[in-house]
Amino acid sequence: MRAGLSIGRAAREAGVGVETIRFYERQSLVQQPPKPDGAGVRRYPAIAVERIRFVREAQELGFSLREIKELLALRADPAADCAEVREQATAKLDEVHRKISRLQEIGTALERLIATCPGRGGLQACSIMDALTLRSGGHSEASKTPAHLDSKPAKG
Amino acid sequence: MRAGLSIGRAAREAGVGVETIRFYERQSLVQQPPKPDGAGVRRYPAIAVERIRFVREAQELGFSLREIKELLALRADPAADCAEVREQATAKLDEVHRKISRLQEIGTALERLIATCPGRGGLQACSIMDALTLRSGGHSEASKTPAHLDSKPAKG
DNA sequence: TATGGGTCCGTACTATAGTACGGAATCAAG
DNA sequence: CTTGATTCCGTACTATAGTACGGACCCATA
Repeated sequence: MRAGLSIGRAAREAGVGVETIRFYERQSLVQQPPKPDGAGVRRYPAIAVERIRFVREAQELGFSLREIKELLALRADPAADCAEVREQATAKLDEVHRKISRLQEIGTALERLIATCPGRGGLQACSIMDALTLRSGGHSEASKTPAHLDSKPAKG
Repeated sequence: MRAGLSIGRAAREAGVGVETIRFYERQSLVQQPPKPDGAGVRRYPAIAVERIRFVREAQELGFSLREIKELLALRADPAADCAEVREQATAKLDEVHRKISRLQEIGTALERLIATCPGRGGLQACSIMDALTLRSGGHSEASKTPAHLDSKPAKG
């Protein structure tokens, strides 16, 4: 066995599918290793597997592939400063906090709906359907031509 | 002005773009109204705007368009029971809770990383990069051919 | 009636993150 | 050397939720 792993082996080591590695290569997230010395198939060095793991770990932390590419570029830059990475991580943390808040709002709204829903009988009594249909009120009023929106469509 | 709104007007009333309405129509989320009596353009009745709002409200609550289609089908079914809707909402609430948990894990991990990162200097000292590169350890050990994985790839 | 905006409709494209396919070449084992 | 599994490579397709485009047509207004 020559140095390095087959793509299938590398995939198993990194915990991804073969097609995923190829996809990452197409996206320039990981480098495609050469076929050593006239061989027909490529050999993946340990560092390639490491890199794929880096991508996965970063994904676990909520980074998109685009962001991961930036992190990798940073990592390859000898002049890169830790502050830049920290900034990225902090921005991502903010994003995570925002998402949590939004989901908590959604959860609260759903809870309220579920609590008032009778849970049986026709939909005419279903508070959930009501809420979806009637919220942010004024749909029938709105159809009564609010006048300030009527005369001219303003912007194209 | 004939009964109903132009698509542009309907879009504004519903708070979406014209193309979004067309998209919803293609997806059978909302019905395409007829062109009244030989007219060249369609007229959107208030109920169509209501339906688009329904879609938007449900999206706000985290339902996908596919799920919203199911809710709409339910709504159109005279035999539909409130329990079905409640079940959908409850399942969605569970999903929301799971997402929040996951995001909280991610947030905690990011916080730990940020806390230990020096915040300046080269990346060799950056704990964030370290964590991404080295977590779920054993990548170098794994490349040492664990033997139980080596002989036969098991399944095709 | 001319003009400019709105609408119609099909098709194609965006972004995200892969997954699947098919045929040829290659590799490892018997 | 044959067989069966992998690999290679390009292309196409999945799902999600739209957005954009181009030419033709329609409609209201000056």
